[in-house]
Amino acid sequence: MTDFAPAGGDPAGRTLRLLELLAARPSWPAAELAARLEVSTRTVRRDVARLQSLGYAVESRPGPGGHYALRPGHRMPPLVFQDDEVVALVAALRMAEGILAGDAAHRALAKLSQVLPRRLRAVLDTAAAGSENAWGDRESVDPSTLAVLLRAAERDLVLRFGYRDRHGTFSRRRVEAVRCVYARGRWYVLAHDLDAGDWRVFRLDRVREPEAGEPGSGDRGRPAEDLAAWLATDFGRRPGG
Amino acid sequence: MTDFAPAGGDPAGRTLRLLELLAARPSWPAAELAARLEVSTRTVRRDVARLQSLGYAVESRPGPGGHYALRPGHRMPPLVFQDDEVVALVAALRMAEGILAGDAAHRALAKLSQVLPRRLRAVLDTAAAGSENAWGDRESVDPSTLAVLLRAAERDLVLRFGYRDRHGTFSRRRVEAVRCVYARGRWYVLAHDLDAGDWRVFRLDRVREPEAGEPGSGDRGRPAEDLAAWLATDFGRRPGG
DNA sequence: GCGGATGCGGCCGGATCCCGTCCGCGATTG
DNA sequence: CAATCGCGGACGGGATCCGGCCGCATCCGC
Repeated sequence: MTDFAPAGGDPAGRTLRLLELLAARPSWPAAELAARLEVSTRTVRRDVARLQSLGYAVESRPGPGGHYALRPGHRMPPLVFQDDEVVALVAALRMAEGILAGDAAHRALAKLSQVLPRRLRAVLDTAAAGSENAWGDRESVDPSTLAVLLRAAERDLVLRFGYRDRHGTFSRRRVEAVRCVYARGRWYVLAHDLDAGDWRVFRLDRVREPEAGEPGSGDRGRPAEDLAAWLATDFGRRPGG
Repeated sequence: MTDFAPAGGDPAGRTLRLLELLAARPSWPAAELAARLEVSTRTVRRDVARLQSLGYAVESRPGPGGHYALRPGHRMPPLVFQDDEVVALVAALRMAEGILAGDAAHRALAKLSQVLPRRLRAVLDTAAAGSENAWGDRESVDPSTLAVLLRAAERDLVLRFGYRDRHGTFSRRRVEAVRCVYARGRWYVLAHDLDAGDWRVFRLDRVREPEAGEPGSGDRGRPAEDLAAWLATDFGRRPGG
């Protein structure tokens, strides 16, 4: 006996089937979905809510002719990349995988390949199979950490985190982030240390549990007039205050 | 907005994530899947059975080295990007842009951003706006060069190219490419030099006008038994013959 | 060929949740 | 304005889920 009813009364399987249905047709009235899935419309509503909470953009329209539909962005049209764009993406992934913790980049590329036309998918697979990262023993950065810092940098948010400096000393920091910078094979965050009252550069692989807070003053100038030039030349001279 | 682990304890979401994991990597041992999904291996088995009963070709192998694998070529439900995946893509691009010539990676990301749902596009744009590459003065590699070498490496093709070694001497090479490797912030190609009759490592930024030709003998062994370990330790000791 | 690693699936029990029903609300259409 | 359709709260009985445990099958290395 197959432990699981033929996907009939099983919420997980049914939700997956609902997703497939939504992807297969532009729109569905609730009653029809309910009939297909052999549940009540109330349950369809619940399943739709579940999909939405998982990140799927399921839209609905009330009134006569009402329906559910998967927003077009999710039935991704086949992405027409140029060959060099695909190769660049694979190369970028390979360069990143020594530093980014976890396999988020891999998963992203796998999903991307799902929506590529066959020829481009072949290009992607070939490129991935012919390459390797041999720089993998570096301190790695968690993408979710990176996400918090990138967001804080873009919005000039006040940021709190724990930091272990090059001597192994642990401290808690309050800073206003300005920019996340990749340089010399590492990620750094350039920030104004609110406690030290001065500019600091922190290595991202030493940042622990960052939390973005309220917007900072934002208007405290920059460590140099020409930020780009400063980054290219002086960057990293004072790693981690 | 730290929506990284979508609905952890929910069977429907978990099954979907399982499908994504299976699609993202050739194979997984059950224990690893269980750890990722934060459930017991028993539950992983149940979820796999569910996917199979829904028609997804999940294969398994018992015994040492056992694993689960998704047979390719199967239609997949639309997969939605997670925040950390989008961030990883942006980060990878930033890391790559100091080395990849041209703007292929940027164009790819721009195209991608156009088909992303609004929220994810915001994540992508924020991440892109908050980051920078300050390692841009490196010798760069043309993605189309990379494409040729990656293809040659994957298929064991004979490769011809011009090469300018570290002394500035220019020569023409005939090699059988084995692997393109990113290490220490640079791209290299590991190859068997047909003229020198020995293994060589070439820096990709010194390769000019590569041309892939007929398949090579393919069967000439490897520079070391354990290629991965060799790459991680000895790699690059003989840069560019 | 033997032992260990790994996957398979049955079984159980308790905690969880799921689902159908009922209902009033809001949005849209004509 | 009235009908249609989606929305979501409340509720209670019952199905499901999950972890743990078992013995079994399969595959690999020794």
